[in-house]
Amino acid sequence: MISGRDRTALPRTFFDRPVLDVAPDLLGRILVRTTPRGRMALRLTEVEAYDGERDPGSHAYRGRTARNAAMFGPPGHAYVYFTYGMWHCLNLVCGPEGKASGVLLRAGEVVSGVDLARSHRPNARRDAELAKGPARLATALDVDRALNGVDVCLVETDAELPAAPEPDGELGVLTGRPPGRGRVRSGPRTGVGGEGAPYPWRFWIEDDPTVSPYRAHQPRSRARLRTEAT
DNA sequence: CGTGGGATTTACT
DNA sequence: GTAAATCCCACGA
Repeated sequence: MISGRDRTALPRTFFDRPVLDVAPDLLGRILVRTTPRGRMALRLTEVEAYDGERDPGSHAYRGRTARNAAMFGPPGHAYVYFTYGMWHCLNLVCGPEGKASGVLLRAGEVVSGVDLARSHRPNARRDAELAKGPARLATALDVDRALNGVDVCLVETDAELPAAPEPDGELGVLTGRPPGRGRVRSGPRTGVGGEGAPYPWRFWIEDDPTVSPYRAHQPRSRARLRTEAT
């Protein structure tokens, strides 16, 4: 459940920092998704940092395109991309405008609106699987490209209020309760190969049941399969 | 429990 | 043409 002290909205300055600072700092914080059918809240448990045009694993590595334009925009906005022909993934844009860095939201615990999230993910066996993986997370929260570029910082911080209002927009991020440093782990990013593979820019909360299983990059072309068979 | 293949569009070579 | 920041189901142990 979300208590009053979790509800202060994060200020835009939270995202206007290097992505490698923001990414682990997002763990334990609350993503709020509001749709015409209701509101859901997700405690973030796993994220990955993508560091702009210097990061070979980043969509921005080869410069600006129609798809990645939101990454080049101001921090505190969403970047939603479509992949594998059927899935959406949600990122939060970080750093100074133009640096094109972002945090992929990979997993979380649905702490409010479980029934609504389940209606988007009817095949999920357990609640812990509702948002266990980036495409599952987006599906559970009914996120698609309609949210690409939307502001996630629509509510001003007011530390005097014990329970600040939840975000007015379709997406928002609240303070939540970040885990202690000892509970945060890092390692290589899931499914990222090539030059971007070595960077340990995946961050997760240790022992949390909603964290997705790590999978190394797996080439799947027939040419590569033949190569590996010989 | 683990492994393997199919789905299905977009971006880029 | 082919790989992609993925998921799901079938099948075997």
